[in-house]
Parts: sequence; C-alpha cells; structure tokens
Amino acid sequence: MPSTEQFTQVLRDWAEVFMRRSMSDFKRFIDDSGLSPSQISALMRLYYGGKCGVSDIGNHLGVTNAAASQMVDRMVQLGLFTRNEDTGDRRVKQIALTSQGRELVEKGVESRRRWMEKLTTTLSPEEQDAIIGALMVLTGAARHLESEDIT
Amino acid sequence: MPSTEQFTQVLRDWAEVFMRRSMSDFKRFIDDSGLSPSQISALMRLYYGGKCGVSDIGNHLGVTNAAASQMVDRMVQLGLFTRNEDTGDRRVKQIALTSQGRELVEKGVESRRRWMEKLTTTLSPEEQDAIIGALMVLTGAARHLESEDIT
DNA sequence: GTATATAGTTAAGCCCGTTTAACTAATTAG
DNA sequence: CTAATTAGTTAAACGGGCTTAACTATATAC
Repeated sequence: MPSTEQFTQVLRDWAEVFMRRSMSDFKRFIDDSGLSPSQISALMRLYYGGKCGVSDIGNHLGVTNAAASQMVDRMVQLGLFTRNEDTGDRRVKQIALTSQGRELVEKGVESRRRWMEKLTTTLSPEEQDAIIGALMVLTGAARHLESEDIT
Repeated sequence: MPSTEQFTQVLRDWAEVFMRRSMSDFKRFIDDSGLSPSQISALMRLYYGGKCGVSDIGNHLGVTNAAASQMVDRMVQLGLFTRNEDTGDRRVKQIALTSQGRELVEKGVESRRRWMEKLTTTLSPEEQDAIIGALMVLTGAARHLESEDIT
C-alpha cells in the first residue's frame, strides 16, 4: 500500500523537473520578448480569454485603469494588440491580439511542446500507455478538487 | 498503440491544471511577501544552493555586483539574510538565509504540498500505485533528457 | 617590497511601470 | 433634460531596481 508520503514525494520529484524545465523556457521567452511581466500577463489573458476591455485587463493585473491604458497603448504600438471601439457600448475599447501577438504566444509554448514530444520518443509504448492512464486519473482528480474549491 | 499526439495531449492537460495551481500559489506567495522578483530568486538560490558570496548572487540574477550588494543589504535589513565575512578569504561576504528566511520559503512551498496531499485522498490505493509508477518513469526519462542536453 | 586583480560597498543618476488627478466622451438614472 | 455613473485617456510625479563610476580592503603575482 502506497503511503501519502511516497505519493507526494514522487509527485514532488516530477514537479521539480517539470517546473524547472517550464520555468527556464518561460523565462527565456520573457527575456527574449523584452516585454514586462504585466505585458506578458495581458498577452496570456487575451490569448486564453479572448478580447476584452481596458479595465478588464487592469483588474486582472491588479493595477489602475490608467496603467492598463498606457500598457495597452505600448502593446498597440508594438503591433501585438488591436484597440477598437465597441459598437454596442461606444465607451469601451475592445482589446484583442493581432496575428503577430498570437504567434508570439504560440512560439513561447512551442518549446515545451517539442520537449514533450522528445520525452515520448524515449518511452516504450507500454510505458506511454501506463503514463497516459495515470495522468488522466491525476488530471481528473485535480480538476475535481478545483471545482470543489470554487463552491 | 498510443500516438505521440495522444501522449502530448494528456501531458499538456495535466500540465495545464498543475501549472495553473502552482502559478497562482506562487504568485500569491510573491504578492504576500512584498518582495521583488530578484529578491525571491535570491531567496530560492540560497534555499536550494546554500550560502554563497554577493557576486554569486549577482551572476545568478544577471545583474552587476552593485545591484546584488544593494539587494542583499535590503534582505539583511528585513532579517531574511545574514552577511558574514569569510574567514578563509576576508574579501568575500558569505550570504545565507536566516531561520526566518528559510521559514518564508517553506511557507511558500507548503500550500502546494497540502494540495498534493489532498489529491492523494481522492485516489484509490491502486490508482496511487499506478500513478507513482508512471511518474517515476516520466521523471527518470525527463532527467535523462536533461543530462543529455548538457553535453 | 610594489603592482595588479578580486570582492564588495557607496553615491548619483537613469529607466520604466505605477499612481494620482484632471480630463473627455458615452451611458444610465431620475 | 439634467445629474450621476462608467470607460478610457493624458500628464505629472513617485518609487524601486538597475547601472556606472569611484572607492576600500584583501589577496595574489613578480
């Protein structure tokens, strides 16, 4: 029977090597892009959450509207964001990614994808099967926990 | 037979839920601490790498000695770092964590540890066994890849 | 011994993201 | 219609981390 200690230890070991890889990739991505943490965060927000207003970005970052407005302006000038008047409510400006902005995010994710693929090739089909099954259980459990937390 | 696509997809799903959790915990840790990214990084460097000189910290962060010296000074005043003359070479100041600094890092790690333990309780012993085996294979493969990359 | 190199500190100034405050424009409430 | 609210922009000022440059002190080379 596996103990909780053994389980968390194995999970921690995996987390360590996985996080080290992800973090160093991510750090290189940030450094190469020359963008500030806020700009990266807004980029991600738009990539995963879709278009939104200026103050949505500000709230998400925990900064004032003024800061968000200035930051968005820089991103527009860099050609990463578009800023258009909302036809429904003409006070709000809809911020979205340009194709260039979208490509930038995807380029950042790609290195991890390549690493994962390389990881696959070092494993036998049986090992891959076992890992797929195990990770699906783990992911399901984690998502279940996540949904519980919200309530 | 599992395809590469299936494998990377499952890995990506797990990575997504795992990273989301780890990142939000880590972000809260940083925000709560009120420390700058450089200060956090130095804290981690000392926690995992043990004591070192001022310029070691500067190199690790990619900043000048002057910046490292000033940052260390702030951390000493906060009671997180100690700064002592090296008896062997009296030019170098040995920087180390105080017990308070160590506790701070451990408190930051704890929330993830609790999450992992909670994850354990939702799984049957058989599932835990399967996951332990799978993650050990995965970790081994990742470490193997890592050691290859260096050469 | 003198000269050079290394480890760290200090002070002055820069950069950049942030806040505050004042503003415009559009919307909603009464 | 008028008043109040909401979304966003702009300008001035602040703060903090960084760099450069000058300095002290220890260690090594010749």
